[in-house]
Amino acid sequence: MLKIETINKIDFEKESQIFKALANPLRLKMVGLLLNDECCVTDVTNALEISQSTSSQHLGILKNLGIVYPKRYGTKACYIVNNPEVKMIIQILINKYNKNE
Amino acid sequence: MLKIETINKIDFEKESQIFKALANPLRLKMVGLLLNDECCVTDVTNALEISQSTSSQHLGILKNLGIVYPKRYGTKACYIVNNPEVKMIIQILINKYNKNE
DNA sequence: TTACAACATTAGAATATTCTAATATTGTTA
DNA sequence: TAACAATATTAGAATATTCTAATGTTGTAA
Repeated sequence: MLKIETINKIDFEKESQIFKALANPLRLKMVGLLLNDECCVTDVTNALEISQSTSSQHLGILKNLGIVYPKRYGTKACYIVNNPEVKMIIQILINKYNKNE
Repeated sequence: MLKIETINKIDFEKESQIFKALANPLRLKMVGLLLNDECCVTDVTNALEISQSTSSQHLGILKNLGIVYPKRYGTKACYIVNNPEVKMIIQILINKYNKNE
């Protein structure tokens, strides 16, 4: 049985923001794509078949919430997931869909 | 290194719905409250200090997504979390905020 | 320095979410 | 059955999200 203090330590306001970031199918795909491999905006744009602006805006949301961060190579911005909790959460999904392997 | 097929098995459209459910501070608190103990609508309403209608509507959203389910006792509806992935996700948050114990 | 490629930003229309207020439904008890 | 308690549902206003289209910024190479 969990103690109420254990639950109440959680900053629900802040954590719900993280879930809001994952609450969009495009952003969730991006997080899957960038989980272990960095990928530049153009490649994300092509992989998800969306516009450059949409891609950049969604990556910006993920960046501002500390879920991904960019490395710069000339004009390129290559993003990768750098949030341990989000990595664990995606791993839960991976396990859910890959049980029988 | 993850294989692309491993990631692509995930139903991002469906899973983003789960995150949308958790993307609201009130609903996230509800999930914390109902993680291991069932609790009726009135008690949720009082615990979160919100209106009965708001409480019922948010619980309805969590119910429709298969995150909580109600047991009926007379006129009472007592909800509890019954989604293993969501339980694991909340556990990640609990661990994050209770590292030094 | 000019031209281009890559990325970021902005404005705004379309859509979705979330609350309040009011009302409906259902089970229990007098 | 009538009254009540508990919960659910509805309508709609306020707010937030998400896309497109256009434009701005920055680094590189001719």
